[in-house]
Amino acid sequence: MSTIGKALALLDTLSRLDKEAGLTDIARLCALDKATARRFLVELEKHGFVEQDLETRRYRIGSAPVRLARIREARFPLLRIAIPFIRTLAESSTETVHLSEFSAGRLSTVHVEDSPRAHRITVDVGSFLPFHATASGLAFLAFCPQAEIDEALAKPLEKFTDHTVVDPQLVRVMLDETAARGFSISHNGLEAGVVSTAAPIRTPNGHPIGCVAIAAPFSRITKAAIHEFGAQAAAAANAISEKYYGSERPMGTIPEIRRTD
Amino acid sequence: MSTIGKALALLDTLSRLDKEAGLTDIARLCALDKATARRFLVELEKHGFVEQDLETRRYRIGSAPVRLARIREARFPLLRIAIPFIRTLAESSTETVHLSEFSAGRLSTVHVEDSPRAHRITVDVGSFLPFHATASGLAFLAFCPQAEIDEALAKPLEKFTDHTVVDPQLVRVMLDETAARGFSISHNGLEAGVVSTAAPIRTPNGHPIGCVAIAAPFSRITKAAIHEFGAQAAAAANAISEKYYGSERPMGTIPEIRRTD
DNA sequence: AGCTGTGGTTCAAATAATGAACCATAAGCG
DNA sequence: CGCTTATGGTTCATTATTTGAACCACAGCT
Repeated sequence: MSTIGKALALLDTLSRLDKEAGLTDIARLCALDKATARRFLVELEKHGFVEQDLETRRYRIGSAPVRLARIREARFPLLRIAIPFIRTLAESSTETVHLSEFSAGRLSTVHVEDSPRAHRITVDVGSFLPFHATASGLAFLAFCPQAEIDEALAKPLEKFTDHTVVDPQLVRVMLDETAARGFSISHNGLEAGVVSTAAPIRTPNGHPIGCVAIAAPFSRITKAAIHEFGAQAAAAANAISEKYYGSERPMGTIPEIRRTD
Repeated sequence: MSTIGKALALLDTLSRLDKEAGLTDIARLCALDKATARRFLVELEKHGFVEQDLETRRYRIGSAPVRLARIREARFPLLRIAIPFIRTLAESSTETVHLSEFSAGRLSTVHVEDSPRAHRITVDVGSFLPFHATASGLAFLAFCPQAEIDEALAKPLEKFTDHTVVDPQLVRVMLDETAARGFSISHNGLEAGVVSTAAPIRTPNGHPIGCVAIAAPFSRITKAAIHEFGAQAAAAANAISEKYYGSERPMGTIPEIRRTD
């Protein structure tokens, strides 16, 4: 693997830790030599991607990504556009609504509007959403070209709960249903007791870039309500797609796109 | 230079471009071979730090920094803490107030609250603030250890306007004044017709991490008003420092700190 | 004292980065 | 139409960088 790749993987590892980490831990987690890890950290620090607490000598994510993120957002303001829709959806559904974005081969949570109810689902910003085990993942994949679906399902699928579907063939059935409906539904895929529905935000040529999802406790949700939420998520996702990419060809087609209707 | 450093420098260059850039331009701007630039871009793209527009083949900042920035902010929420203060200051002063953060050896703008007035100063988020030519830069440097001041003033100082002070000795005088007052004042340092005042946000041991600055058109500002704004900026910066780092030792001292009184 | 854990450094050996020359394609033009 | 000049992208022998076992220095503990 390239040096750059390893350094960025270190950054990724560091970002997924709950707390600041010491040199030895970082080296071990990244399967790097201590000397190598240190050189990477020093180099990343020079550019502001990590910073070292001078007292504890531990490392954390620096402020350079903040600057880059701001520039990215200024030029490509998905969040600014999406948040009002997410918020509206959270208010009307009174359930937790979250927005995810595809990045570096994975779907990660970029914004969450919590349900106002005491009994609610919580989703962490920054958390990853496995393709086969979350409504967001299914919604994303269902609208991807076949090649990407094959690639995602070629790897072994992790079983997060008793109900996680790990058979690629069954996942494909769910993808077909999702493509047909326009939104996905996931029962207890990642965590027990949670039901979610999601719909993809897509480029003008139909390729997904992220998802809008609604998550609710299984105990209080009827089948009809799930479908209603799904339809609302799809409407919001489409509205975001349209606003994000301008009004040029709201929804085009790419050859491989999956459609049933 | 290390490969990682070169790749991150490429990312930095890309971030400072106004628009998306092609391979040849990027290679030229970074003084890299086309093949090398391409390998870097591919590697950065794998990790989501850049993305390529599939139609124009041009590259832009990707969404990975957005994820990292969110995590950084979640754990280290300077902005969340600072924004209310900045906003209050913008309202009370009716001038443009901005917040900068030190990162990768430079001071960059991370938040701006615009003046409600029609005639106002505009500051771009993401823009860099030279140490010798802006109120923020002076305020930051004035509270740095002597070694860092020497380092910053060792390089040639760029002349942005007719009034930019580029003589290191004169800059040192301004730093002494700033340290004595607790806030800096800059007249026409970066742009003509602008007067700014700034104060540093500091760690508990006194080291600056960023600045709060107020910028106003020279034409409508009296000397008394500038000093009043400066005092307000200093109060806001101290309040942010205190809230950001908890209430432990609101303002300590480091041996090398500059004091005139 | 000695032990064990940190963070951090060194330098010969191993490996990955480099870039001149290359291809393919597209646009501009006499 | 063919020629020129751009572009993005690729190859592979040469070269420079990365690598990691062994090494300090220090701190806390028994």
